[in-house]
Formats: sequence, C-alpha cells, structure tokens
Amino acid sequence: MTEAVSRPTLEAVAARAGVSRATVSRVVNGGDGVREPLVERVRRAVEELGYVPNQAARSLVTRRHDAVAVVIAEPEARVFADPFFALQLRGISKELTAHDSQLVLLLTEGPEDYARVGRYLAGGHVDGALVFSLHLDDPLPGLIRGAGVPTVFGGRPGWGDGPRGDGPTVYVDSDNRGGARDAVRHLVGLGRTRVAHITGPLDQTSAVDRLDGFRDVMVDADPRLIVEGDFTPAGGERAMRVLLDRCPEVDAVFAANDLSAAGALRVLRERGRRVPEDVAVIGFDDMLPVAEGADPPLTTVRQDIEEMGRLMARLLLRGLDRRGRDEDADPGPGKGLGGAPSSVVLPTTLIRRASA
Amino acid sequence: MTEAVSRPTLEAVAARAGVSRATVSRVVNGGDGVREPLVERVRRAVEELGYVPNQAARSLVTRRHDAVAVVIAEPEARVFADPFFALQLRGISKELTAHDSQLVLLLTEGPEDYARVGRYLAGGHVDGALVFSLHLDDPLPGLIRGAGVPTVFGGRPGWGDGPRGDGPTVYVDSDNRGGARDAVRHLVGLGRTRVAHITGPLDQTSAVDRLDGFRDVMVDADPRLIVEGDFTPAGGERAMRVLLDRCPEVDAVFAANDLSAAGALRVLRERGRRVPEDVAVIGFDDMLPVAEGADPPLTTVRQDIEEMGRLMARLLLRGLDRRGRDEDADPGPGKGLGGAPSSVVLPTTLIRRASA
DNA sequence: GCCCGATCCGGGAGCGCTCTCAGGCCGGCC
DNA sequence: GGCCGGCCTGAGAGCGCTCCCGGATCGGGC
Repeated sequence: MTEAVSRPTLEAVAARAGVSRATVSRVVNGGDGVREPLVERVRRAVEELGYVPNQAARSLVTRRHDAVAVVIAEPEARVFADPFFALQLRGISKELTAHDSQLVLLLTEGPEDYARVGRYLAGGHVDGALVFSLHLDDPLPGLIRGAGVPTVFGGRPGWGDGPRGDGPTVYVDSDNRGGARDAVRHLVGLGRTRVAHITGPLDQTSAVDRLDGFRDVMVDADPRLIVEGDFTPAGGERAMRVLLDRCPEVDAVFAANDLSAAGALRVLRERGRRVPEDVAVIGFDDMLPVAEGADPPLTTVRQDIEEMGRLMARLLLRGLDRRGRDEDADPGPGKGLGGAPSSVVLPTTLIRRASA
Repeated sequence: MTEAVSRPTLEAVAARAGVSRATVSRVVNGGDGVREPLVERVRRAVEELGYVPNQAARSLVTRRHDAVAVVIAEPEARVFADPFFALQLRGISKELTAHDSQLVLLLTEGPEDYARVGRYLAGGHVDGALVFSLHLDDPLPGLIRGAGVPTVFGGRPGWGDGPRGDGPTVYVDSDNRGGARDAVRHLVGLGRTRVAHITGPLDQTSAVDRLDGFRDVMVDADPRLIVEGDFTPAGGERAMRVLLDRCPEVDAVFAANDLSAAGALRVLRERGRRVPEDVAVIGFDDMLPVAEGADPPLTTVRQDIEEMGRLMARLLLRGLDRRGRDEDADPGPGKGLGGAPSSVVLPTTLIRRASA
C-alpha cells in the first residue's frame, strides 16, 4: 500500500473548489481581494482535504521562513542546569507562537561549534536570531553579526552599548546594576555597616554590572569584602569562608545570585552565624525554588526572566516587520512610531523574605 | 546599495566552475561519481562564492527537512524550572548536530496549544518528533501519532508499552522501578524498618513506577507510610509533616525526587530529627546542585538524563534512516541487524552521600 | 448606451534544487 | 579496427508555492 500519504497541494484544493491556484493561495494567505462565496468554497475544500501549505515551497519564493534561531552558547552543565534559559525559552516560545514563528534551538558545546552556527545563520534558514552569549570575550556575537542576520541579544553583550560595525546592537537585559543598588541600600538601611559582596564570574556582564551596583552604594568598600564567586552554591560557600576568615565581623552579604547565596547560607549556619540576626543575606534572581526554599527564605532581587525572553522575541519580530515594510516604503527621516528597535533594560524588584 | 545580499545559487557555482548544475549538486552532496579534477574545481567555486545550499529548495524536492521537532508539553514553571529538560535538550542537541539535523522546539502551555502542534507535525515540516508527555491522561501523544510522524517518546507514555494503533510505541526511560528498589533496599540494608515513601504526582508514569519499586521491596508497607507529593520542595515538606504526625517513629524516607527530599530534609531539621542518624533520606534524580548542595548531601538515585536525550534522538534518526532505505529495498522477513527501533530503559545508579 | 475605472480572478513564470535519462567518451575485447 | 559496455556529464523536468500581469466582469457617470 502506498502509505506515503502524499499531502494535498494547492492544485488539489483549487480543483476541488473549482478555482485557480492563485485564488486558493490568496484565501490561504488572508483572503484579501477574494469575494465571499469563493472564500467560503475554498475554505471548505481546504478543510475537507486537510490541506496544509508546504512551508518549503513557500519559503523558496517568499524568502521568509517564519522561523527564528535561538542560540545558546556553552550550555555547561553548571549554567544550563539553572532554570534561567528554560524560562527565557518559555517566554520566547510564547511570543513566537503568537506570531506563527518556529523556534530553532542551536546549542553550542564550545567554540568548535561556532562555525556550524555561523554557517547555519548565514545560510538564510531563519529570519532572525536570538543570541545568548555569556562571556565577555566570546567570539560568537561577532561571528553572528557577520552572518548578516537580524539579531537580538539576551543580556548586554561584552562590547558595551552603541553601534559597532553595522547598526546598533539590540539587547534585552534586566537592570543588574540598579537591582544590586537596591539590594545593598536595603542592607545599609537595615543598619549594616560591613556589607560584603560575593560576585559572579567577572567575565560576564551581569556579574560586572551587579558589582558596579554594589560599588555605587558602598563607594569606599573594603576590597577585602568583595570576593569573586562563580554563580554556583559551591562557589558561594568558598567565598563565604574566605569572607569570614578575612573579616569575621561582616554583618551582611549581597550575593550576586541565589545559588551562591544558598552556598553562603550553608557556611554561615555551619559557622554558627544566625541569619539574619548576625548576618543579613540577599541574593539575586529570585530563582524558585532556591530562594523560597532556602533556610531562611532568601531576600532577593527578582528579575522577570520570562518577560525578557518574550521581549527579545518581540523586538526581533518587530525589526523583521519593519525591514519587510521598508522595502517599498522609503523610510524617510521622520519614520513615525515604531522606529528601529532599541535595547531594553527591564526593572528589577526587591523581594523581602526572612534572610534580610 | 543593494545590501540584500542575494546568495549564490547552484547555477552561479556551476557557471564559475564551468560545469552543469547537476555536477555541482553531486559534488555538494558527497561527490560520488564525479571525477577528481572536476570535484576540485567545484569545491573551489563553492568556496570562493561562499555558496550555501538553499534548504527550502532542497526540501521541496527531497521531502526531507533535516529537522526534528522536540515537543515539551506543559512547561509549567514548576516542571520546567528543574534542569531535567535542559539536560535532555542538551543530549538531543548533541546527537542531532552530529547528524546535521536541526532542533525545532515546540513548547505547549496547555491543551489549547495541542491543535497547533498537531497541525505543525502533520504539516510535514520535520522528519520526526521527540515528545515529552508528562501526564497519564495527556491527549497529546495520541494526537501526535495521528499526525503520522515518526516519534520517540521521552518517558514511558501512559498507555503502557506495546503496540497501539499503528506500530509499536518507542520510548526511552530510565529504570524508575529498579532505581526505587535499589534505594529502598539500601535503606532496609541499613537496618531501617519503618521506611516511608513520598511519591511524585501519581498521574505521571515515573512517579507510579517509583512507587511500584518501593512496594516491590516493602511488600506489606503500612499504607500510612506512603504520602503523595508533587516533586516540589513544598510538596516534600507537606508530605514529611504528614508522615511525622502519622508515624513519629519513621526512620527512613525514600522521596520520589531530590526536590521533595530537600523539602523533607528541611522539615526533619525543623522537627529536630537528625539525618541520617534518626531518619535516613534518599532522593531520586541526582539533580545537582540540589542533591549535592542539600544539608546533609543527599544519597540519591542517579539517572543519566543527558544520555536519555541522546538516545531518543539516536533512535529516531535510526528509524528515519531505516524508513528511507526501506523505500527501495523490500524489508523481507529477516532484516538483519538494526531492525525497527524499540524502547530502551536505561539503568540507574545509587549515589551514596551522607543522608543515608 | 457607452466608456472608464475598480475589482476580482486565472495564466504562467520562476524560486533553487534534485534526479532521471540520454548521450558522449573511453577502454577492452574479439 | 570495429563494436560493446561502463562510467561521467549535461539537459530538462518538475517539486509546491507566490506573485505579476492581463483579461473579464461589473457598476457608475455622462
């Protein structure tokens, strides 16, 4: 039996509805300029045959793919294990779905994969890309810009804001610096005077920005109160030990993320320090269940990760739309509302729980 | 400037190399049956022009897409927040990459999205699908089978093993039941007699299987020692409280996953029970950093999640290959090695840490 | 009643690729 | 030396769709 169910084509639908291919195509793509009775006939034929347009054929002529690549660089177990990307993906997925776009996931295990990603993007298989690059010196972003694909970055890329090469870099990030400031101010407001900071890995902009926020408030912080961590519980433990050894009278800790805060909490308990009475602790991310599940529950800075993802997708799609329209309509100087998308920095919220 | 970089076509490469399109095509697709000097000429032309095949055009005629859909149903924050899917995705991605296939991610927010997924899969946009369905009564798997796309499931689907409708269901799972048995046996071997079980949500096969494993060993377990949890720390806390109230002399707990074990640990500490002296605790998953970071570090049952993902992809791709070959070669009764792929259940390992 | 414009529909080209098929070439054998 | 067969190569059709453009149809205005 020829089980190879050859799916119905436009032609078949046209035949059944007694119209031309062109008309069916018009109906399938919105139905503008086709009179009602015909539209109805075609719709029914589509329904009856279970017609689904062949995306490959469509792409071949339209040069659109209704697909967006999401590039996540170096999903080391450590990084990938936290729910961060999962939530971003969720936000991205929602937004893309709402615009009938597909999500093509590109994970890289390291620089050896970059060429593949570059080739894929340059190959024009997708309409745009959403890129997460974690490290300051990562060559991936540059490579991707080279591919000439519309791109929105997740998190402020290492080279800072502003144009570089062709056009401005568009990214979505949360207000790491501002959030850090809020956290530290809260600790200071609690009357704490020896406020320490466990940083994240300083080759990531988020960690750098949080450190900057810390410094904004603790202008002349004792450098011994700043210890580099790595966003992991183990790193948090290490840092906390260093901190307690260096400066036993520390009375507050701002950890650059919840995971390292959890590590710090453990060491504090182990060393007999009460939280928050002896040492107040604040994290960052509001990563449930880590933050809520910590003992005591963690005061932390919440960022809306899913919203970041959604926003990235939205910016990209808007850019694509604009690009499409600009083909025929000369942009002109005053291009009214909705100009080129620009970067967005989302606000953070301090979530007060028991630890501070 | 016409920045709209129209990418070079086969035609262009052919012209430059002084051969026909067909020859270029042959070279690009492996170069069989083309003499060396020509191959070289074509390769150079491809290189010089930066030619990348147009996948849409190719798919149009070959009906292959070199793309696989990964369907993850209901990424509720809770479920999606754990690294489970992230690791699976990683494994899948690695395997697909090795076979030059793309990963199209389809997330659903609930049954209202199922029609969309069904349409997409039935639309023949991908060569196959990898599907994670969590709940016993989930209509998604059935829907997907209806779409007639080669599919491999992650985790044993609710309807049990064996054929249903067209062909056998292929899935990859870890040995939940066996792992649970190992865990409980370990507790018994420690001399514990009042062993309790905090289950997962019992509408998931993994939770059911782990419960079955528990019962395999504790054949006549006091039903009061089995409390339903939901794979979350909060659920673990609730269950542990119930357990301590019902049966204060409980001396061991097998939690259906690490997250609920972590919750249980917290309640035990709160109630002044020492772990493992008074109560031994074992989890499941070996979800780092939860397990390793718990206090005390959690004895747990490890499953190789990434390997599961890799295996799913491998099974699917193998099935696709086979399908492709079977077109011309009549399968015949004795089809030698590599018959139709069948389900795989991966072994688990007991990881001994401090909690038991 | 006729002409003109707007509206709607169909014909047909062609997107970039693969794949079949026929023809050309070359070597070997009688 | 002629013929046959095998190996390479090129010509061409066609995958399913969109979109341009020409023709048909209809209504309105003079």
